Amino acid sequence: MASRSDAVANRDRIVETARAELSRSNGAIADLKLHAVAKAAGVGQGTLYRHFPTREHLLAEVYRHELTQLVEAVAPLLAEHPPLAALTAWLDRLVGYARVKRGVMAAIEASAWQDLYADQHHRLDEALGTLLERGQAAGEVREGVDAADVILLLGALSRIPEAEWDRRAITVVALVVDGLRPPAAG
Amino acid sequence: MASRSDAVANRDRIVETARAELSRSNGAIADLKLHAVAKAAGVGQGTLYRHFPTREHLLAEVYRHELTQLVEAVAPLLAEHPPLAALTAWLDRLVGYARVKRGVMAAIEASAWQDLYADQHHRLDEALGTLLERGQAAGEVREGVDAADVILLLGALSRIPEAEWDRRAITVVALVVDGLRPPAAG
DNA sequence: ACCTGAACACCGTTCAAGT
DNA sequence: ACCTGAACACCGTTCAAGT
Repeated sequence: MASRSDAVANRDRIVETARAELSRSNGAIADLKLHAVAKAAGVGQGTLYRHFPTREHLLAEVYRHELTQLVEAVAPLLAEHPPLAALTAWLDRLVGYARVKRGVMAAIEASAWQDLYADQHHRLDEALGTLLERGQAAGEVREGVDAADVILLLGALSRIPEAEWDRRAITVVALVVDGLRPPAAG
Repeated sequence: MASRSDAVANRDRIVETARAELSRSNGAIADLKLHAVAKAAGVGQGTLYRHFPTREHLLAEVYRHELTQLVEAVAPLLAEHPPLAALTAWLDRLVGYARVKRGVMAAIEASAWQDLYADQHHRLDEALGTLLERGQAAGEVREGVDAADVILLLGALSRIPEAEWDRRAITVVALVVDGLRPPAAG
């Protein structure tokens, strides 16, 4: 038992250290050195690697709370708004998160095309998928678009330079939302 | 003179080797090893580095022709079509290129936010910018969008998994084009 | 079972020595 | 001037040895 609680503590310490390291560098994903995380967390590299086989696994864990909150925000928004309005509200929330923690976008992107972190990502995919399906059923969203398409486009957010974030994030979201509307029948 | 022509030959050989290497790995940017390129090109690493200070510089050179063709395609399209139709045609062309050489998208993305390769990229930025401005003047494109916004969104193309390219590239382009239309005044 | 940390592999980058 | 290629730095990954 002692060893198991050690393992849990190590894991937590690693995640916490990574979070701290990321916020020091303002969430620049590529700047997270696994060597440095292991050292700062006071564990061997092997331990870090055992808990998180890839940097993405670690990132997914670091941003797990944020992602969960985003996923859980979908249902209430859908209950209160028409689908596309709910999507807009949800994206505003995402942009708000991402302004403070740019890494959230990287976590979303990273998890988007990997089956690894299936739990987290499938839930995001499902939540976004539900939004889109409701929108399609209501005729507010064009056919033939799925959550993966939207995640691909939202990846644009993670490549906006810091200094231009406020200006461009709004534009990107507006373009995506309006792009999702059914094309005019003309 | 002899040494200068050697330098030119070396440079060409490097670019040619990189192009070959990239097409072997189907344009997977990250798989391009500079060490390997130098070796295969028969030059020292220092020579490669002297000609191309970063991997992006090398990529920009490898895809220079393609980018030039894309840039030069804009004016004729604008002469023949209304702005948004011209943009659509241009994007179709881009997608056609990218299907064969996925690296073109990477080159566009890479050059998008760096001043380094100013010549190539500024021209792309300008060409796209002209398209958008014409569209805005004609009331076909919403205000407040610039070429950088569009390039950011088109980055989605470079992250489409090979197997899904045909399906998703069309969707992405359609979403971007329709997103660019002026929002309904309601 | 879990951990440590030296060691390996890889790759971008530099630079002293050559021509 | 330009080139070579050994060497360095960095970092992800592995693994023998420890507890």
